[in-house]
Formats: sequence, C-alpha cells, structure tokens
Amino acid sequence: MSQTPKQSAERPVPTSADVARLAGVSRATVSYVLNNTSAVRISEPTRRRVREAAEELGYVPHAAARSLRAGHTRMVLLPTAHVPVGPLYSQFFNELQWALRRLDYTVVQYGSLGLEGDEAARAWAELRPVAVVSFGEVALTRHSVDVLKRSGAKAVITLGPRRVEGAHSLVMDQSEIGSCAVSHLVARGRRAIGVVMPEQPGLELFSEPRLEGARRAASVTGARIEPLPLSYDEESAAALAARWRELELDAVYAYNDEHAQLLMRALQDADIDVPGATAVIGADDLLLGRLLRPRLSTVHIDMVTGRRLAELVDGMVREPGDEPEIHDLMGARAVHRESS
Amino acid sequence: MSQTPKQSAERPVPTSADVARLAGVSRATVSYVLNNTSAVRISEPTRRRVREAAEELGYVPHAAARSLRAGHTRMVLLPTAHVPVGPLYSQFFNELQWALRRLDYTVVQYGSLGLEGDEAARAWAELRPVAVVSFGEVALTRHSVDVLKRSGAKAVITLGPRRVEGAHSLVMDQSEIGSCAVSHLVARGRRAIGVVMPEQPGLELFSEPRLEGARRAASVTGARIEPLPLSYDEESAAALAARWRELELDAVYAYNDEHAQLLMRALQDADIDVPGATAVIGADDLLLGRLLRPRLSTVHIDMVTGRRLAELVDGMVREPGDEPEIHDLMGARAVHRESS
DNA sequence: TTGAAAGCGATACCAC
DNA sequence: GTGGTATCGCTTTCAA
Repeated sequence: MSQTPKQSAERPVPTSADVARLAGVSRATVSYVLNNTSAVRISEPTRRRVREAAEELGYVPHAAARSLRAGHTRMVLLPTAHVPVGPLYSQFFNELQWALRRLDYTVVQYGSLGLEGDEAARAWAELRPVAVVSFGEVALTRHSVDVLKRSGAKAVITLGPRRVEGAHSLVMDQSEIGSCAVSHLVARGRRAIGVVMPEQPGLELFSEPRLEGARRAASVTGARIEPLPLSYDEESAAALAARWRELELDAVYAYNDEHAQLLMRALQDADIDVPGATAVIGADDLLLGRLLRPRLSTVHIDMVTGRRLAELVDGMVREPGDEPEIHDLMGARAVHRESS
Repeated sequence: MSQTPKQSAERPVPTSADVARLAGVSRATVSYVLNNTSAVRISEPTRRRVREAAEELGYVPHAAARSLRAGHTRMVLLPTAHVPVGPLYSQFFNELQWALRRLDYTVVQYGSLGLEGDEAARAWAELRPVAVVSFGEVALTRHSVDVLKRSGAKAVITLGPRRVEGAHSLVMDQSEIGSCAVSHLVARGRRAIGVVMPEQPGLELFSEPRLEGARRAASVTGARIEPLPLSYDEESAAALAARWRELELDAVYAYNDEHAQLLMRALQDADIDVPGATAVIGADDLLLGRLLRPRLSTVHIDMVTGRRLAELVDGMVREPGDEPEIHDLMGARAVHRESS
C-alpha cells in the first residue's frame, strides 16, 4: 500500500475557481491577489484568505490557459537533437538558459531527434514560443522559419555553420577553425596536411566547413590537403596509422582534441614520431591536451557568451523591427604546445 | 531591407476560424478534417478545401488551446540543471527522448538551473506535464512531488542516487561503483586506497555515494580509505601528487576516467610509478582510458536503456494505479587493464 | 474593494 | 455531412 493512496489520482486539479470558492471571493479577486496586480487595491485580510486558500489546495496556475488568454507566451524554445557534448557547448548552453531565465523567459528544450525541417517547425510552432534558438542540429529551411514566424515567434535565431534564409543567422564560422589549424602548421614548415573527418553522424555540420577552411588556408601557400575519414574507435585509428607512411603527410589537423588524442596514440604505437615525422594539432583546447605527451597543440575557441545571446533574444522580442548584430561570435586562435 | 518586410510582425496568427472562413466551412469541420476524426465522415472535396486553406494560411494548431480543452497534455518534462556531460548520459538521454516520442509524447527539457525544490516544482506544474522524469539535479522534496501530482502529473519519476518520497524513485546505486572499484583494488592486494572527490559543483550527488560504497567495500577487508578532494585542473592535481608520498597510499579510485587521466599524469610527472607504487582505477570505461599508458583500469557502467524507461513512463501514465518495478537499473563491473 | 462576464483557440456533443 | 455552441482556466474591462 502506497503512502499516498491515490488521493491525487482521483481528485481533480484545483483551479482558480476552487481557490475563489474556498476563500469566499470571486475568481477575479484571486487573479488580482496571486498576480499582485498593482492597478487594483485589495484589502490585506482578503489577500491573506486568498493566499491561504491557494496554499491549502496546492493551486498552481495553468500556463496554457494563461497564455491563451494573454495571446502570447514567454517561452524560448531551444530545439536539441543530439545532446551536445563537450564542456564548451554545455557551458554556453547553461549560460544561455540562466541568462534567459533572469530575463523572465521560460526556457524549454524540445527534443527533436529524428524530426526533419518542416515537421520540426510545425511541432515547435504548436507551442507558440516567442523565440526559437536553433543550434543547427535540425536543418531549418526558409519555409520552416516562415511557419515559426507566422505562428508568432518574434525571433528565430540560428547558430551554426550555415546561414538560414529568413532567420536571424548567427554564423559560427567553423571554417575559421580549420583555417587557423592549417595556417599554424604551414607556418611551422609543414606542406602535406591531413584533415581528420569524423564519421560520427551529426558532426559533418562542423567537419565539412572546417575542411573547407583548411583548404582555403592551404591554397594560399601551396600546401596539400588530404581528408582522412576516421571513426572514433581504436581500430579505425590503427588502420589509418598503418597506412600512414604511404600517405606521405607531415602534419595532421585532427578535428578536435579527442580525435587528436586517438590518432596520436595510434601514430605513436605505429612508431611514427610526433612531432618529428608528423605534427598533430587538435581543437577545443580541452584539458586533456595538456595531459598528453607530447603536449597537444590545439585551436582555442572563444564562443559568444550565453548572456550576450540572451540579450539579443530579448531585444528581438521587444523590438521585432530592428535586428541587432553580433559580430565577434566566435574567435579561433592556434595554441602551440609540443605536438606541432 | 529584409526579404520579409515585417509581413509577419503585424499579421495576426491564423486560427482555425480563419481556416474555416477561407474554406467556407465551420470551425468544427476544420477540426474534424485536420484531426482525421473517424467518428465523422467528411466529403473528400470539403477535406481538400480545408487542407488547402490551412496550408495557404500556414495554420498550425495552438497546443495550449488544445490541451486546455482536452484537460490533459502529452508532455513529458525532463528538468535539467547542468547539461549532463559524458557519452553515457547523453546516449541515455537521446534514447529516452526518442522512445518517448515514438510513444507520441512531447518531450520537453525544462532548464531549471538555479531553481530550488518547491519553486522548481511549481514552475514545472504550470505546464501540466503528464509525467516528470527528474535526474536528481534538482533536489525534489516530498512536497514538490505532491505539487506535481496534484497538478495532474500521472508519473513523477526520479533517477538518481537518492530515493524521493512520494515519487517513483529509480535508485541508481552509485555506491555500487565505488564498491566495485575498491573491491577490485583490494583483490589485487592494495590496502591503503585514496578516493578522489571532484570539487565541481553538482558532482557530489555522485561522488558521495561512490565514496560510501568504497568505504563499505573496504570495511569488509580492513583496507584504509582516504578521501582526496580534487578540482579538475592541472594545479590541483600537481598539488595532490606533491604530497602523495606522505599520504602513503598504494592505490586510488579516481572517480571517473577523466579524473583518473588527470591524476595519473600528475603522479607520473612526480615520478610515482603506476601501477608499481600506486594503482589507479577510473570509471565510465571511456575510450580515452585505453589510449593512456599504462592502459587505465576502470569500472564499466551499464545504464538502463532509455527505451525501457520510456515504457515505464507510458505504463504509469496509462495505469496510474500500479507502479511497475525496474530492478537491474544500473550494473557496474571492474575492467582490469594495466594501471592496477 | 469586489464581482459579473467576455473572450483567448480548439474540440466534441447534439441538432439539423 | 455539416454547423451551432458549450466548455476548458485564466485575465481584464466594466459596473456596482
């Protein structure tokens, strides 16, 4: 026998009418009291009666009813497909949520794994969010942005490698990272540079532009770029290392620090000297890079702060007309250690 | 000048009444058509007219209005404070979301960073979720569970180290992990065992029970347990390594593989032989452990599958009376490699 | 200072 | 087959 013998299962959810009845006032008065409506003066005894009644019944207002009446919500929707991994991403995410809530928004992540563009947009639009901040995990189209805006979204913001028509796109130029890495390697005299392309689904959104940036940086200097597909496991890395000498590369940009660790280990196990025979550089500047031997060179990434983005959202909600710009969205700089 | 010259900003959001007007039918008919109501037969031409009108207006139904009318939602709320990091957690999370959506639930993560028990529960209850699955990042009390249930939540499930009164608690016994690690070390002849306690906020929910498990395992065999506070940076690790000899430990359970990597590096830099002088074991069985030298021993953790948990949620929603049990929630087993 | 009532958008019963 | 209409819970204008 449970401690709460289904008292809750049967009993209907209390409404403001129940509170009004118990307090012996009208529903209007309940609303005034619980929302501290300043335009109306309610006597202190009444206020107390209402509050006590609400407390006793365990009354919680119904957000749907409220926003239906109000004609708008304060919900900011963050679609997520794959839960982002990595400290950079999660810190940014936490900051954003925190800052938005301080601005009195309700932050909601909508699990959209497996939803495609328009289908996803419809699902989000049903909730009538006042703003949508997408991280590019779900591909948005011009049309889906329109659906969202027509459903009342004041701000549709995409962060990601690609620009999305109709939305306020904050382009995080991933190509800058690849470019940065390759420039660093070239500056240190390398001329035949591998670029690791992770095979993990979802990462191509980042890896493709990074490769493109690598190519751009290489083309200026006449260095050769060689894409290297790699899945995140030891076998794949060992296989790549086994054919390393025939690739005739003298450097590799390994997508990020974790892939760099994997590949560097495999290279060392195959008796390829790092950085003597092959220089290695990662990206993200994780702590683990400093723990490796040789210490891993990397590309440090500065992301826009969540607070900054929250202010952008708020601005767009309050003044849908003007679209403020954020420029220094993402910075990248090479950090030289020992592996390059 | 923008491509969409604020056409959307002014134009009101289309409702089913607008669709009805455009299609020349009543709102009822619109509802029937768009919901494929089988109890009512609508002629094909009418259906087409309605669909076309909806399409043309970009009509998206209003979830709040619908659920207000229906008296319930299909929303499963997953409160999140810190975005969970680590592949184990995120895979589980993705699975759960995916499985719930297949069961036709709307999965919503509610960013609750900085909210405390009752305040959080109220905020969640306003959305009238049909189920809440909490990962223990926000401390729930008996009272907050009641608030949720009284607001109509059919299932309140907590996953985490602690049991929560009133909720259906799936206790993930973290102590098993610490116990497992220490048993392994003891079995290999170690008697003075350090247990790393990460100082990162939020982790104490996991580290405390793991320490407790370590103590339990040690007490049977007379081994000594020494808690070792450590923050996740090189300085802290170096400081710990510097006073390592005076601690007179012959083994350490380093909380997880990442902390193990950090500490092992510091120990090696301080000329402490691993595993000769000190054995090291981590937890989580991450790939990185296999890349270290010596290869890192670890505790492999099997989590309940998201699909399994989704079915539990669904069951509780459909039959609020009975509460099915899940037992083999989390398994832990030591994996011996080279560091221990 | 308080109450009555309209209305937000969608649905489902009951007539026609 | 299709159309009126009451209803969900809440806020807010207007009257008392």
